[in-house]
Amino acid sequence: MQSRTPASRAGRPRSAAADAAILAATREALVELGWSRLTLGDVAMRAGVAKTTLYRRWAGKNELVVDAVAELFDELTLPDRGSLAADIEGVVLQFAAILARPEARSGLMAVVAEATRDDALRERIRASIVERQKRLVLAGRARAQARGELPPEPDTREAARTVDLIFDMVAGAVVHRTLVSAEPADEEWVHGFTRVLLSGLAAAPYRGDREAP
Amino acid sequence: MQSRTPASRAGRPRSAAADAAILAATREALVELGWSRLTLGDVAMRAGVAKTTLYRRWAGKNELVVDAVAELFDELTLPDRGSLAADIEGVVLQFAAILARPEARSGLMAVVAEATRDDALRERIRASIVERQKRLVLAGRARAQARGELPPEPDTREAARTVDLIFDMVAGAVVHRTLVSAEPADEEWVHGFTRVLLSGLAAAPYRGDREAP
Amino acid sequence: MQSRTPASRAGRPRSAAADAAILAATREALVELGWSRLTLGDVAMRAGVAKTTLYRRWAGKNELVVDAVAELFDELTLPDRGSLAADIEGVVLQFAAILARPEARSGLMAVVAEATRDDALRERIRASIVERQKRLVLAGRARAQARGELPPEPDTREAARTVDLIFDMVAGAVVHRTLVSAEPADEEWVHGFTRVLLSGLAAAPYRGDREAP
Amino acid sequence: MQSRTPASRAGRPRSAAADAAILAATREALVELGWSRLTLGDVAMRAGVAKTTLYRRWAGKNELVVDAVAELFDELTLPDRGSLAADIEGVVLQFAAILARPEARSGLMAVVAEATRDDALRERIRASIVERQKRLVLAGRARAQARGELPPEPDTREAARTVDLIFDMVAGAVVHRTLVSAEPADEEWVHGFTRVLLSGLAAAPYRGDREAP
DNA sequence: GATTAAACGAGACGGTACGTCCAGTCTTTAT
DNA sequence: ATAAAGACTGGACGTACCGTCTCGTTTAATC
Repeated sequence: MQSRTPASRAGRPRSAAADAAILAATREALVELGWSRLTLGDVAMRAGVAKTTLYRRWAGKNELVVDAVAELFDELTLPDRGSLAADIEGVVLQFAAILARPEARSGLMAVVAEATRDDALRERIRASIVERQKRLVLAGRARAQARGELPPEPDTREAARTVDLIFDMVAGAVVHRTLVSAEPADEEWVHGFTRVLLSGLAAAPYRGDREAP
Repeated sequence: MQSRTPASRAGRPRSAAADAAILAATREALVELGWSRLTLGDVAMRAGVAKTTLYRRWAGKNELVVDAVAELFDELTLPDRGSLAADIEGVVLQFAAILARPEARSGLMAVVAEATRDDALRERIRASIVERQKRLVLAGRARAQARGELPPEPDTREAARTVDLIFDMVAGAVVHRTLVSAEPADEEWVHGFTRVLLSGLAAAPYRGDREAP
Repeated sequence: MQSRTPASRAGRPRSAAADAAILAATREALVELGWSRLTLGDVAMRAGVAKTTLYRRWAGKNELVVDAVAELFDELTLPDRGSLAADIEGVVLQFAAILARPEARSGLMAVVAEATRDDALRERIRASIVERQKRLVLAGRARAQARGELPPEPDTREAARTVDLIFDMVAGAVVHRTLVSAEPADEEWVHGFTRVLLSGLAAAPYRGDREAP
Repeated sequence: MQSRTPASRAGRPRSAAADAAILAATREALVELGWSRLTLGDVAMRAGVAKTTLYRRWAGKNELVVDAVAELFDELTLPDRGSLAADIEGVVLQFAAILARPEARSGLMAVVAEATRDDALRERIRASIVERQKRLVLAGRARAQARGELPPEPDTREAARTVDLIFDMVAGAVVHRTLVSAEPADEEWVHGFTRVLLSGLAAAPYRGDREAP
């Protein structure tokens, strides 16, 4: 019943090791060359694989790099530092640390740029990076609720929008700080930023355009 | 005294019209083709200029696109809508409108991506886009002070950091919302975001790591 | 036994048809455009082949044209006209006819000019044109010996030098007549030239600097 | 008075020194770079002259190089070595010496190659090189007649054809020997060649197609 | 154990753009 | 009017990758 994976078709099966080797080679090439000088021929060579093998599994450079970068963000965890504010600071610092790595900097922005003209790519980024990491926001809220720092989920619709806003604000600010302004997102900055964010959310919970009297 | 422009040197002077034509052609090509399919040969043809002329004035695709995109942000103005919050909402909406245009989306993210591996390019972006547009934050603060909404500049050092933080938060959130999350930065969202931002700044003015008692 | 053709190496084999198409296209382009306006891009297009394919097989314009022109001279044959003098006249007329064709005129002189600065190219010309066509002189001598017109090879060393001298005199005179003086090497001229050459060789066989008493 | 050079027209007169400097620079560039890498911009720079000046006086690379090379052959003189055969050997050796110089090798063959597709250029070569140097053949014949080695001019028409034949045979053989066969035209070779040539002319004076009985 | 069919490595292929170079022209100021 | 300087259009250069293709060669599941 489990539908896909058609039992295993005849012929030689795809090498499982190749996928991992290719993604690792991609990140290595991103570190050394950056997005624009990275070539699929070079990645194939680093991975000890023929170019054909690579094209059999990914449609092109964009898709490959999304997958290679997405894996990086799976390292993120929500540390338990005792309070909502401290937990968030912890995650933001981890996020900043990943963005400080060249394979993430170079790759992430490049695929986002490509995605401005490619809906399928944008959806892939959203699914495998953005939506996937919203788990951290949800986990943070759940833990804060367990601690009694937040009330237990008032309105699902507003709550979802708040998660989105938090994610855009956190990811956006850190990315802009590190990549555009090119200043370090160090502890001092993260602390200040987190205070403003949480204070703002506490004082003015997101409510769309329905104005309070 | 001013002595610059060395009297007019020998030889045929550079065509002033060519620069404008090239930048306009670059934006046109960004709209139609996006960053990655944009070629300098194509831009030259659109501008009615030889490829050589283009290379004589810009070092490459990156530098050209930075200049072409930077001009877009000069359109931004600080509207007078009566209050700090309303003024900011107005600017953010304008900013979102620019980011909705394909020549900005495609070009801006791509050069930011390239800048992760090219210090000179990053500096060029900072100088001609980021620092240049901080004028809007400064103007907003000045007008709010004139209205009495804000006190008259407490501490220059902290004030500068606050400007940076505001810029990173505003630009970052809008960019992330529109380009990564791929949701519209419409009036509702801008209103909610601005409330959170201003409430946060009011409740917890940025002070770096020196903790309040 | 002789084991050459290394078993057939891995990868897609080179298209055999491409070589012939490229050489034919080169001659066609020589006819229409001449050496200096011939471009490799144009040749590739005429041959229905990518420029890359062309560069993969020839180092550049010079090498390509040498090969394209060399094939022309393989058309030469030694006709049997009954006597040494008549046989030679026949070959010289054929040679003049080839030099009257634009693909030969344009190409041959140009590569000779280039070869003045390129030893490898000169060697290539020598091997694939000059030495290759000395077969005609050798065949002519052999036939004349069979007829009893010439004695059977007196001294190998002098004989080789005589072949060289004959080749330089024949090829040089015809080329100079047709290309530099720009007069036709017609039957009358060829007849007169051949008489002088053969009379001279008969009267004063080449002996280097060892003077007869 | 003497018609051309209109007394001196208005404006700055052309620099007479420039022409000589340009031709010398052309030969210098031919030595260093050869024909194909020689550029007019480079020649202009070497001559300390603007590119415009160069184009004002020559139509292009071909015409310039013909003039630059033609001057080289004016160095040839007919030495008085006591006999026709010795005189001719002397001239041929001088000719071979000039062809051994890179500026002549490279330039001469290249313009001949170009001339195969350019009638005006061919005429220029004929006038300023070929016809101009036939003076040597004429002078040689005159001196031989004065010495009594040759009878005093039997038939003007045949005589002219003989001069042409001699020129084609001498120039052709030396050029082919040095540039195509790439062997030195040294004293030994020149001696052997001259003997064959003169013996042939003596035994079978050129008579076109009217056969002897 | 033999068959079979897909995956694999190698590398040639048609294309496209690159960034450079040069030809030849044009536009400026200086002589 | 000619000269020097240098920007201009136009076009070929030779290189580098792209993504596809065609080979001969594994390699596992199946028969």
